Amino acid sequence: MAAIGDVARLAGVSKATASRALSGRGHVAESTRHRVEVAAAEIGYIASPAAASLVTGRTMNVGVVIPFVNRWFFGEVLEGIERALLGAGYDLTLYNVGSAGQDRDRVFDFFLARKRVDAVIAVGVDLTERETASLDRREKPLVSLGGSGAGGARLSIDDRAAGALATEHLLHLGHTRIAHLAGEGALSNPESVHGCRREGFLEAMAAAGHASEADAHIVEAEMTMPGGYTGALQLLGHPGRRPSAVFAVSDEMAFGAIRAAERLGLTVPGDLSIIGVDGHEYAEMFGLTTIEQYPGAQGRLAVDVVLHLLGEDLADPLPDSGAPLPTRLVVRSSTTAAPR
Amino acid sequence: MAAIGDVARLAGVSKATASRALSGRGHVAESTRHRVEVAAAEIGYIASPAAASLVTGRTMNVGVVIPFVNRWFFGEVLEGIERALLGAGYDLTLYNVGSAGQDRDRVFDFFLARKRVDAVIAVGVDLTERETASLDRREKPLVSLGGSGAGGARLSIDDRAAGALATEHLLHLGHTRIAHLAGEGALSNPESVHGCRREGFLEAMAAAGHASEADAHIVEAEMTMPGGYTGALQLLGHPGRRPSAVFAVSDEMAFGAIRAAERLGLTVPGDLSIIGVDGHEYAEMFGLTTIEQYPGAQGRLAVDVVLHLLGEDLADPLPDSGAPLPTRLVVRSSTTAAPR
DNA sequence: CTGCTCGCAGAGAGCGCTCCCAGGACGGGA
DNA sequence: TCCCGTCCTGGGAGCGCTCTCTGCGAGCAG
Repeated sequence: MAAIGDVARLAGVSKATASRALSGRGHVAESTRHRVEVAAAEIGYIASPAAASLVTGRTMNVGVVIPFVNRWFFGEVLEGIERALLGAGYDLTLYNVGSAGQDRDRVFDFFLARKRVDAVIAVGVDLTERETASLDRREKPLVSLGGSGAGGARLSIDDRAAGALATEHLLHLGHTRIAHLAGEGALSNPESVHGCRREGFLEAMAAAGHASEADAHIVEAEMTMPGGYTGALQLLGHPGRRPSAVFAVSDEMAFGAIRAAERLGLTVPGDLSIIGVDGHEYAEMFGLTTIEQYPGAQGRLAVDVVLHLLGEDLADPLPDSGAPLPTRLVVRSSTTAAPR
Repeated sequence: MAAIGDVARLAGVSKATASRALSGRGHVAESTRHRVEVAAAEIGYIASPAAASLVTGRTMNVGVVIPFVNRWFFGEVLEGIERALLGAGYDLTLYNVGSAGQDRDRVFDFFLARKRVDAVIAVGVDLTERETASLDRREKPLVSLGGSGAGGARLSIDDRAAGALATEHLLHLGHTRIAHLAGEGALSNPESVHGCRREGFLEAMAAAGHASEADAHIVEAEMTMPGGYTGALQLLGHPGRRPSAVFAVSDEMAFGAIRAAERLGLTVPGDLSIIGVDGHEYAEMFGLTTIEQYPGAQGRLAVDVVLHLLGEDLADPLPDSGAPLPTRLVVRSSTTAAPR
């Protein structure tokens, strides 16, 4: 209802001055600014972002493309992103896009290509060339966190190293028959997050001289607790060749594996050592040894990068990009020395 | 870059006609529409939502206020909302707002009050009067799903009935010493979701003549798996007066309780029956008896209501509002007859 | 033939803001 | 005294779209 013209009239200044006073851009005398602010408060003035966008070309809005909301890692990242964007005065527009499909095309072609967002953060999405090109053409900064695909700034942990580190932890404990609960598509898509972790597993096993063991002990399953549960049942179902340790590609799968082991009457870690990746909120309760990553911090970092690309001045400078994000091995009670 | 004027020129029509052809509003001859569409595709025309918003006053954007993304119920609701909004051509702006605090005020006063969203969906938020009034003043439709607070359309299951139903299930099985794992603030805020479920528990216990049992067996904890775990340890820690059944206010807490029971050497359901509420994705894996609700469908319904309030024509008419949303008791292997 | 309706297209205003440019006031150095 | 720089403010164009109003030609009843 109330427009900036009304504020200006009430304050006895021009629209231009009112705009300057309210937005903080340009020189305005302190007394004038105060008068304008009082006038604005008095009539309950609310700026129209649409009008501002129209002339500035900026929407103060960042699009976030994410395949799941309800998986711990993604939820944490999303929360981190949200908080950081809110703090910087940006809105977050959510696009929950799974694997390829018409929904996905619709998001990229219709929603993101439109001028609703200033930039895009893609979390755990394997972007196609067509998708990055589309954003590139619109000159929209792109930051991707995890997931593969060229173009834009890339942020991720070293998934290969994480897979190797987890495996080495088990090897150091004397395990040789180590199984891997992989994510779906780990084999067919080696560039993906779970593909890389699988490679790390294989490398570490090969380096220790257990390459042949490794190949036989990989099962792919959905990266959820039930996925880990059924995958583990498969892995542990043959009493003769049962592994003594399992490296699960995510903590949620590891939880399922713990439960599956117990269901089979195996004790953890007595009969079976289990390690995961993520640093899940529930890991402590399960006593799970894991490679922690910090999804909330990763989300906040992605926002820092995006703001930087948008030319916002940041309080703290960006850490050197290119370097993989930090991880940390946290040993709990789910892993122990191999039985002899 | 390319504006609608360029499209119009290329197609040999006026801006007005090009706008009509592209937006589908108003009469345009089929041949003309086609010519405009070809022209638009040729120069890669992309409409500016900001300009459209400026004149129509509609942003095609709905704000969603939600306290958690990483709790199953909320994640599911969010996914349901997202999908439905996307299908209707709306964007979803996410505000992840926890309990009261300056962040929360900022969202309501700055973000939501601004003209960025056409409507607001609040999920599981206990809105203050000030907050609803603020939206009301801006004439923004408000739909709230779960959570308390006056104003706007309200959608929710009958939480009191759900609590009673879960308790009655245990009573029918012959349990009398039934404990309740409640959510934080269930006692102090009886209007809240977990407050209502607690009341339902007490009512059912009182009706069965076990009121005194009930009072002594309520523990409040965070509505997460670790919360349920520690809460259950507390409940089960006194061997003398150990309950034979537990009603957990959410499935996630029930999972934690199952784990706690096993940790204490109790079998479920042999020594302890456990029931939850939610219909969590993992309930089947845990064999958990639960009162299912359908958060994804709830989210979609909230969107239907919002679109209706925004005057969009809906394919299916709204079900009669005011009626509580559906729930269903699903019996699995975590509950059985009380030991005698 | 007249007068009306109806389908379609064009002209142009105007949504609310920002920003460029111009100009006034004031002060200090030449 | 004059000129120039600095600080502040106002005028006004214009961002890209939608929508109302108007006009025109075709079809049709009287």
